[in-house]
Order: sequence, then structure tokens, then C-alpha cells
Amino acid sequence: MSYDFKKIENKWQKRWEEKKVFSAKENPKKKKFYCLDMFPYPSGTGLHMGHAFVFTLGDIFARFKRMQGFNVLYPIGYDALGLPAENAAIKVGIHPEEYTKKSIANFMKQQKAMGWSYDWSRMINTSTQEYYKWDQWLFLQMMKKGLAYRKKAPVNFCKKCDTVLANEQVVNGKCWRHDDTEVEIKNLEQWFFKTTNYAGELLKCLDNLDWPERAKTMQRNWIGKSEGAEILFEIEGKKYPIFTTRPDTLFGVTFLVVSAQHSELANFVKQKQKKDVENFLKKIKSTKREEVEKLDKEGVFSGSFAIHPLTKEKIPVWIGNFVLAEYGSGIVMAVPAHDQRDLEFAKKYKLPIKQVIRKEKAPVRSYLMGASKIKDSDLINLEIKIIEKTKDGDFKIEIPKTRLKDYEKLITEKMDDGFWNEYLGEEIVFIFKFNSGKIKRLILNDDTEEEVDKLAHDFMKESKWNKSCVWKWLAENSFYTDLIVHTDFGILVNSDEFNGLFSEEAKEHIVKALEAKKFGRKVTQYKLRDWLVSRQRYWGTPIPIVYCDKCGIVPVPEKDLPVKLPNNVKFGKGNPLATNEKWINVKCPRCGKFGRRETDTMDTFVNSSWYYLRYADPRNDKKIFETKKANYWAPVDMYIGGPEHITAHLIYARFYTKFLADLGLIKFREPALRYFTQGLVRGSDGEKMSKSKGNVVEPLETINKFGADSLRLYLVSNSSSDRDFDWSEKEIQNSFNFTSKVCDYFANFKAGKSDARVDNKLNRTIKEVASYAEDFAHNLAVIKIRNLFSYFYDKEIDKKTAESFLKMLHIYCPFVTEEIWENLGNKEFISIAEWPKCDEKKINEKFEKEEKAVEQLVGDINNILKIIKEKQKSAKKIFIYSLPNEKEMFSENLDFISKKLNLNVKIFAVNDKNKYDPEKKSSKAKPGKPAIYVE
RNA sequence: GCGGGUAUGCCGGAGUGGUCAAACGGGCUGGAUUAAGGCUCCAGUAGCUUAGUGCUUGCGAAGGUUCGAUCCCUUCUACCCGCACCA
Repeated sequence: MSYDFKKIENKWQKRWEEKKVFSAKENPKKKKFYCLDMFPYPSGTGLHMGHAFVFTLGDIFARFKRMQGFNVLYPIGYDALGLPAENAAIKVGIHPEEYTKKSIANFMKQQKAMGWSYDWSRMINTSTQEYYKWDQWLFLQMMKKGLAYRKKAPVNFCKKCDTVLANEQVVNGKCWRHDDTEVEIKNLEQWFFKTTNYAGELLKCLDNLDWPERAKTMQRNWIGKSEGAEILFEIEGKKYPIFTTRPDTLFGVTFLVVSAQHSELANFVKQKQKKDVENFLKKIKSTKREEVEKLDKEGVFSGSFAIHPLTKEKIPVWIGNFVLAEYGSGIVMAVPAHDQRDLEFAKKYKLPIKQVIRKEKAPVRSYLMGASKIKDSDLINLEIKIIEKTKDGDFKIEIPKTRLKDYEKLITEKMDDGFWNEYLGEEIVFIFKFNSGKIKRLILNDDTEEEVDKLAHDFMKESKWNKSCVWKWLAENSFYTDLIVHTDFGILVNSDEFNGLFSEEAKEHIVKALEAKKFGRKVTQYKLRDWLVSRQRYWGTPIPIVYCDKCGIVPVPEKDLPVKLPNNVKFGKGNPLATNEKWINVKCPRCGKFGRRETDTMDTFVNSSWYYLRYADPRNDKKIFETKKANYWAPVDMYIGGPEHITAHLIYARFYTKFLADLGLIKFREPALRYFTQGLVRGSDGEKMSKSKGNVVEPLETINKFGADSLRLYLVSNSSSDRDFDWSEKEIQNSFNFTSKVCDYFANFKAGKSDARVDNKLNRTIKEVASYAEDFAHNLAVIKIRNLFSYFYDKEIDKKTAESFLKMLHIYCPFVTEEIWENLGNKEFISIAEWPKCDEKKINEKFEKEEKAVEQLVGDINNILKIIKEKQKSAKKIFIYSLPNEKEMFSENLDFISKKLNLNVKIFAVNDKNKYDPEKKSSKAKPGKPAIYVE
């Protein structure tokens, strides 16, 4: 039963490595496929089950594509620079470099044990100077293009550490090392990358990517595009731009609020209010970070007034704690009547509230056309106001919301009178859009429905209008004979010439009016911020900059790269790099006089933003990579990695790719065309695996127990790979049993002849497995493979069937299949064998039906046997009476049936005169369902 | 608050306009094997009914579209995830 998986797995690990089976070479004649797993952070604890899962998914895909004949690049590397390594190293008291080396060696051992088919010759390690040299080179290129710059910014700072912290090091507003120390926000000079330059493109290109919808949405939210207007308000003689998404509420502005962190705050504060403002600012500064979110809206009057760009009214300028300095211009126009936050503020400080949009009272408008059976009086009784009545008898009406139901009833009643019959066949549509948003079609002509739907859909997509506008527009274009306009956004009031407009329309009109007077324009804002890349940490890429008293910020010349991380530093307080004076003191590359190196290093995400390109040409010491090679392999065709990277790594990688394309180094603009996020492997208790919960299962431990093949098989046979699942010892045992059974079967395998049924099953399986594997539905693919196996388990099969089966199983269980493959007499590796082709001609629906009929029959017989048993009778013989034309079908499976039942089975055609049928059961036979007699 | 997702047996999960809801696995029950346990094998696992082929219930809840819906539409509920004082 059991097999020596340790021996087999060791043997093939070695052979694959020796023969360099998985090393990739450019070949313009062959279609490439770039399959990539997000490279791991080599921690000292080694691989965890999550790694095992995600890399197995990648390996399966790489093997699958390789066998399908693609020229597959499947590389691996280590994202070795970063905070955790530095801290772990400090904890154990060794140098981060040593720590990292050890971790990587440990990782490699385990990765090989898992049977992952990496091209080890392309391995990269971001902590080597050969790699980070190019991080520095890219930094210089960004500087040239103005994409890397230095500015003052608010950052997290821990007093006790005396250093700036990464966001990851801030836990609940406190330093992760000192949970009694609040993180302070300090304004410090930092290096940034101008990711915002690409905000629009980053957003737009998402549409064409084959990524999970969730990932795309998250990125869209992160980039956070909002369209609105920038409106100029004059404050104390100077014009300030203010961003709003609701220019339609411009007439409702009753005050402005300036961020307490606004750089020009002092300009707004009048002498009289100075003290109040100072007190207020003090109070804000003393509030703790974690409390900020729960804070009430608070503010103080600045003493200044702004001038409304259209009405020229005087509007008080306040200072508020809820306005972000970094978003928009740091000043907001407050419309308390139509914004919850502004309303709170206005109520608190008794500021005026001016309604400019009639929402509650806005009636529902309807265009009632061809309503010949409806009288004016019917409508008036329902408090429906007739705005207009045309010659043709059409109504333009306003219905109070309270009477909507009655109106609906009226229309329905009139229609029951045959109201709409006369319109049948004339492409007339009756559509109601109710308050709830529900759309009810009373009658439609098929062609029209499609046309109108498409029209409405397209229209909404193209325009920035909301639904109500679309419906109104449609009504005006007479596509609908009856239409209720649902006023989601209300109608403008108290807004001079804009009164009566739908708010969506008003946005455009008002912006146009502002543009004409040069008081504003249409703009687009993004939430995406520039990327802060400076870190006051040792284990990162040194920023290639020298500060010179005379020349200022001087980039290190390209020829002097890399700026190496000095080995001799003291860990402990502050930035370790600052402790090596020898390294810091350097001649200014420009003037040759005294200069000092930048001691900040780059964020670890810098290293991972372009690594996928380095794999294309990993040993190049002249260039970052050969453009030709990069263009051959990249972009990544299949990228696999956890969802936690969606808003950081994947944004950065996309940004880098666009930048590199603009440099002319590559000809594509997206790093990964397809992206898959795997689920989480939880402990058997359904909780996340963690040491403290004691539910951790280590891959290596499992490999020792069941072998890598069984672990791999188990990991993917659970559910769809993008879902979380709980570890189960029982089920991995099950996978192990299967692997063992396959080994046993092939231990004594002798090729024979396959019959048409086996051929049918095989080809069907080939077809299904390929499509499942392509979609990461490995659970289903595995089921099909197992079904095939149990189907031929006790049958004679030919060599081709056996080999096809092994090939399909190979992507899941690479080791055993190599072993069996060799035992069958193959000289080449199964790893590079050709994926089986499906012969459609051999798929026969008849067999499937037959199989079902036989199974049904067995089920029926079992049922009878059960009942008999309950009656304390015993059964020895089974007689089956099928319709004459079906006799062959069942008799062919007679062996199978009697084996299943473990009883003697005889079959007769119902018209067989010599049949044994003492109870005349044969008369019960039906097509596909033979009669049964049990004795 | 905004956005996205999910909802199927005891559990993990298939299926998706009809001809089959629950494939496959786990659990549980019974049986075979065994000294016993494990492994393995066989059968059963919504209800009723009958020596099987029948009927009913049923895919979170309620409506709707359809000749027909677990699947499409609307609303609601629950859970998960992401973002969030973003103007």
C-alpha cells in the first residue's frame, strides 16, 4: 500500500537539477509563457503552509504550460531586503546578511523538496549589490525625469527609537517596539516617487487586465478618482482653489473650512482670533492618533471672509480638524444643507444652513403618453399635478411620493381595460420606475426591450448622468410611453438661473458658468499619494545621493554605482547607517569637496517593483536587463500571489513598468496580464495558523509524513484555489492513499488494449482537466483524474491511456509520475512530455448514458435488497429483464453489476420466451430501466 | 458611511435557465475484513411510499420575469473583505 516516497522524491529532485530540466532559454520560434509566483521574503522560520500552497499553484501552472508546449519561464528569487530581516537579525544577534543567507539556504532546500520546477539558474536575491545596484540606477533615472524628489512630509516617528517608522511598524497608533509610546507625526524631509503622475493611466489600464474583480476594484478605490470642479474663492484678496465633487451645491455654501495643517494658515487668521486659533491648534496637536477618527468635528473662526464666486456674498472662513491638508487644496467649501459632516459642524457653531436642492419634497415626475383612458379628474383626485397636456393627450405630471402606489394602481387598472392592447405590435413599451428603484415592465416587444436596454445602458456608461437623468432623457426621446422619473439627486432651488435643473445637469451648467467667468474649472482628483520611499533603516537599498554644502543634493554618478551597504555599522539606536562615519563622509561627486551620504535606504517595495524583469536577464552586469530579453519573456502571463499585495506591491510594480516603458527599456506597459490570488490555509480549527494557537502545520513535517506529492495533491483538491480552507489531516491521508494506490497499480502494470469505453473516458477527462487546470479549478481537475483512475483500475488499458493519465496527474504529483514514467520505459522526463491531446471523436455520449443507466440499475437492485433484508429474507440470485434493444447494453456490463452486488446476476430480454420469471416482473420493464427479480 | 464579494445536506464544496440539485471529499450509520483497532472494501445518509422505476420538501428571506429558476431581475437579511473625516 505504502510507497517509498522519500527515495523517489530525492531521486527526482537530483535528476531534475542535474539535467537542468527547467532552465529556460529564449527561443523566438517558440511561444513563451511567463509564470511567476510573488517571490518570498526569506524569514528564518522557513516555508509555511501558505507558501506551500501558493507556490504549488504556480508550479502546477508552469508544468501545465510547459507540457502544453510553451517555452516557460518559471523563476524564483528572494525579496531579501527589509525590516523584518533586520529586526530578526538583531534579535538573534547576527548580521542581517548572515541571517538572510541562512534563511535563503533553508528556503531553497524546502522549495526543492516540494518539487517546484524553478529555473534555479535565474535565482535572484535583492540583498546582493548586483541586484540593488539597479534599484539605485532606477532611482537616478527617476530623478532625471523628475519622478524622484525630496519634500517635507508628515511621517510616523517614535521618540524612543529616535527614528521614523514604516507604516507597518505602527500598531494601533503606537510603536511596535514600545507599546507605551505614541507614534508622533513629524514633518520631515523625505524622498518620494511621483506615482501620482501615472494615476490616470494606472486606473484606466485596469479595465483590460485579466485580474480578479476584487483586485481591480481595490486598486480603483486606492487610486480613488473623483471628478469634480476646482472653484476659486477669494480670501483676503488672494484666490484659493477649492475642490468639490458637488459644484451643483455651490449656492448652498455658507462657510469655508481650512485644514488646521494648511501651509498658509497664518494668512487667514486675524489678530482678534489669534488666541482662539492658537488654543485650538494646541488642542489638536495633543490629541492622540487613535482618537482622531472618533473625534467630533471641531473648529474655530479665523476672522477672514471669502467671496462667493457667483453670488459675491461674504462667507466666513473657519479652521477645522476634519479637513485633510493633503487632499484637494486643504480647504473645503461647506454646504451644511447637503453634507452630513458640514451639517454637524454648522449645527455646532450655529452657522447658517441654506438648502439648494429640493430632495424630500421633489415629486416624482412622469411622462404619461397615449393615456387616452385616463382623465384629468383621475389624476387630480390623486393629487397629481398636471404640468402640461399636449394636443395628443399626453401628460407631463408630477406625483407626490405618497400617492405613487395609487398612481400605479390607476395605470394598472386602466390597462386592464385593454388600454395597452391597441399598442401591441407597435414597439411600445411601458416602464415604471418605482421609488424603490424597481423597474417594472408591463408589456414589451422583444426587439424594443433589447434596444432600449442597450440604449439606457450605453448612455449611463458614457455620460456621467445618474439613472434619473437617463430616464428623463429617454422619456424625452419618446422611447417609453410611460415613465416615472425618480429624482435621486433632487432639483435645484435657491440657485438663481440654475433653479429647476436636476442636480446632475446642474453640475455641468454651474462649472460652465464658472469657467466663463474664470472662477473655476472641471478637474479630476486622485486619492493616490506619491510614494514615500525613504526608510531610516539599514537593511535596504542605499539611496544614491550625496549632500554637499555647496552643490546641495547631488546624485551619485552612474559609474560609481552601486553604493554598497557598509558592513560595519552599529545596530541599536537610530539609523545604523548613521553610525559609520567613514561610509558617510564622501567627496561631493560634483565639486569634490566635503559631502555626506544619504543615510536613508529605500522601501523594500522598491526591490520588488521590477524584479520580474530581472529574471529575464539576471546575470547582466552591464545593464539592468537586455531589452530584447525582457521583451521576449515579459510581461508576466500568469502572476500568482496573495491578495495582501493588491494595493501596495501591485500598484508599485505597475508604476515601475510604465516608467520603464517610458524610458524605452520595454515595450509593454503592464507587468502582469493575468493575476490569481490564492486563499488562506487555516488550521484544522478554522483559525488562522499561528504559533500562539498551536495549530501550525509545517510543510516539511507533512512532506516527511506523506511526501510532497500527497501534500501538493491535498492542497489543491479542497476547493477552488482562491478560497480559504481548513487544514485536515484526514484528507491529506486520503490524498496519500490515492498516491499510494496509483503506485501499487503501476507496480504490476502490463499494457494491454483499451476498449472504446476507456477511450471515451480518457478523452473526456483530458478535455475537462485541461480546462479546469486553466481556470485554477484544480479541485475539479483532480476529481476527474481520480475518476479516470478508478474507472480503469480493474480494467485492461493500453500504454497510451496509462501515459496520458500519468501526464495529467504529473502537474499535481510530479515525483511519483516521473518514477512510474521511467518504469514504463520512457527515457525522457515526463516533466517535459507533451500534454495529452483530446480526440473528440472518441468521446461518445452513449457510454455516459449507459453508465448512468447501469448505475441506476445497481442502485435499484440495492434498494430492493435492502428492503428484503429488512424483511429478514435473503437474496442469492438477481434476474434482470430489459427491453430487447437494451439487452446488449446491460449484458455488456453484467460483470460490473454482479461484482458490485457480489451476487449472481442473469439478464433476459423481456420478450425472451425461455426466461426465468416466476413473479412476472418483466412486465415492469421500461426504457432505460429494466425490471428486476430477486431470489 | 462608500465599495466589492458570498449565502447549496452534518461539514468542505460541485452545478448553473429546463431533461439530474448535492458531483467529489470529509463526517456519521450499517456491513465485510480483523483477535481488536487502524487501513481497505461495500452500502446508506431530506421526508413519505413501494421488493426499485413514484410523490413531496428543498439551494439565506420575500417578491418579480419566464411555459419553466438554485441559476436572471428587485428588495431585504446575515456573514466576509477592502477603503474611510477623500470634500
